Amino acid sequence: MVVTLREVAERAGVSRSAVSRTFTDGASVSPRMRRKVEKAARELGYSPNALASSLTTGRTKLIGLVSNNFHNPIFLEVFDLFTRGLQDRGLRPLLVNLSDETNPDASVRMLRQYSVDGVVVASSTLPPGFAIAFRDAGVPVVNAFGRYASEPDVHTVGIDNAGCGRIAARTLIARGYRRLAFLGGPDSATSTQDRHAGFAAAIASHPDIELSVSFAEAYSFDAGRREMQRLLASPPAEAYFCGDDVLSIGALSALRDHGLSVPGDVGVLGLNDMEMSRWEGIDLTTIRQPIRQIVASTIELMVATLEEPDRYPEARVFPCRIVERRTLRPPPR
Amino acid sequence: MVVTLREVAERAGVSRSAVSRTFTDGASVSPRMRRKVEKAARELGYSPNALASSLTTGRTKLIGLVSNNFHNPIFLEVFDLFTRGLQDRGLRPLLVNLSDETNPDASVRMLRQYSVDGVVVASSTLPPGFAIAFRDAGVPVVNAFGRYASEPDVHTVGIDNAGCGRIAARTLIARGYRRLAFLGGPDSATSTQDRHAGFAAAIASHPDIELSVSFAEAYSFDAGRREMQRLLASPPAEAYFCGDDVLSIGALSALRDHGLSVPGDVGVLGLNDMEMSRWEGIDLTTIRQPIRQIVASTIELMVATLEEPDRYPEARVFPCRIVERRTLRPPPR
DNA sequence: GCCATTTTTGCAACCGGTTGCATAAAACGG
DNA sequence: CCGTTTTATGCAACCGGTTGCAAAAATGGC
Repeated sequence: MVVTLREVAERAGVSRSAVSRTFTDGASVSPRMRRKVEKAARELGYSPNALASSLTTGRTKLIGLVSNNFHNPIFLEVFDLFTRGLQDRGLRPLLVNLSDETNPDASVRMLRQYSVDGVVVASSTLPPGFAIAFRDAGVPVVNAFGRYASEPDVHTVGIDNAGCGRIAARTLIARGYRRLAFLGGPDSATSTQDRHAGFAAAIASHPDIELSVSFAEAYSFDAGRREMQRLLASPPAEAYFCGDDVLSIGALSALRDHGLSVPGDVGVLGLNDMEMSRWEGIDLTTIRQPIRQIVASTIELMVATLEEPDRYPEARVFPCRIVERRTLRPPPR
Repeated sequence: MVVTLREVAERAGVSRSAVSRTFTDGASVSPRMRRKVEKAARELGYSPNALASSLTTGRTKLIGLVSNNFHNPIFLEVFDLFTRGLQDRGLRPLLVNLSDETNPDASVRMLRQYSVDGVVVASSTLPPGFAIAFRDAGVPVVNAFGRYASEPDVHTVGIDNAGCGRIAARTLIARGYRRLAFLGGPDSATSTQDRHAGFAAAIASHPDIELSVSFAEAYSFDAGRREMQRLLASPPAEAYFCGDDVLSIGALSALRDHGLSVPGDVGVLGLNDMEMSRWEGIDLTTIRQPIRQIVASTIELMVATLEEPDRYPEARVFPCRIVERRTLRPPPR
């Protein structure tokens, strides 16, 4: 069925090594030999078996792309960017859905069975134990959308979540809001923790500002909506900083159902700037996370790490900025 | 670095075959031997190399998951369902993004290099040539969200697109709309063609109903919005059947920007029922595509085809139904 | 045209497993 | 307890490639 190197060698009347060499670049092959082999290969429709060659070379060009974030629309864009970026470099993403996985060992074992060259952890909600487990297993790892640290355990690319929290606080305060609230994602997610910490810290220096805090169960529309519904049993805050756009949109839905107008009665500020946030009827004011750059940088760091596995873990941070739409009132003049 | 079968064999003091056998089920191993080997394996942290074994067994348990649909949010759910479903059966999805690929041969070659056991084509917009090219290369293929045919070229799982078109036409007519429009996705997509054909056919029997037709460049918000903006240079139709939800939402955005109220001035009917369609502020009336069942059935068919590659190509069709929300006026009583 | 150097080629071993076959060990029957 | 049947194990070849090494061929210098 499938044509192998040996058959090409026979048809071309050369050794198997010669065939192998014409298909590995950098190997020493004369032009005449190359022509002969390529002709035979073309006639037989041969293409080398990447997995077989990985046995000797030790590289599969397979990259585990692991995530647990399959309900946040921003991740569709993330997957798009990752798959294209990896493909462009001849790498192949093996997609791993860890949505209901709690045991890092099982995942490590699985990815090792497939001899992935490296692992990209694309999630801010996966416990850090996963990335560390991959590292400990000797697999190059880059954590995209992970927690910033000056001395990270593994390579990390993302935003300064605490910084975003501070930006959010400053923005809301500048708009004249006084009773603020943080509506985070799952409080186990490092991104939530840091956004909260930054937000709270910036508020702490303003004694006149009130802060209330709550957490949704997930970064999802339903979780945001449910949590806001719960909060609306008591009088709402003046403005909410939500840990994520999709959460914000869920919260907006609950607010409006409750007869509150946005931004008239309540302000909402999101984080991410996913595609839907600019949809008419949503128009969410949000903090933009530069995912294109984050993904590009993650891939670049992955490639560098494949070449130099013992590279010292590095954290790359990208700046975020406010995207003004229609869920916060304008600054008073 | 990585521990191999040979080292386990040495430590357990047995042959390599013995170790191999304890890890392949169905092989003949005595309980005593099994204990010895498992102990050694545990101590060394051994786990078998799936790729190496694929060389002799001929199965990699790798499934190519190919799509070009990374801007339609419904596909995030599709990927979630596929990855989980495949993982549950011990299969691994190799994600392939064919967004800007036009040459099936290149894709076939790539997937053959990785010796995937099968390919799931998850797209209604990928030219049929891709699925056929995989089949011709001897790779089991199932096309999810593909075109229904009584004698399909490859296994196909999806909905009856023409039937959906008819449902749409009947619904709009029953609501008293007279000047109807079809706003499809790319007219090269079979799904668009069939939805259009069904819609047009059902209208043909009503001489009093007008139909106008146009196509967006992609199944995306921007494409839908742009196309509707273009259409609004002339007076709009009374109701639009859009080939997809995300397209509908783009169209809604343009309609509202243009000062038209929905469903007061214009009705809009979508197709898919993606998560955002029920978001407050959108509330799209749409035809629900049962993607959960489609994905489950696709995986089941894939597994069956792996076992019996020469199985006669089969088409599975799932019924769709209207989900009533707020973008069509109610039926007159 | 001859010798030294460089480039090209083939041989054979190897990567990490699996498996058919032959033999050794265990189980069974009487 | 021995002969027969069944089960367990090891040997060696193989899956589809790669690569170090040595021999062969080509190139260059004089």
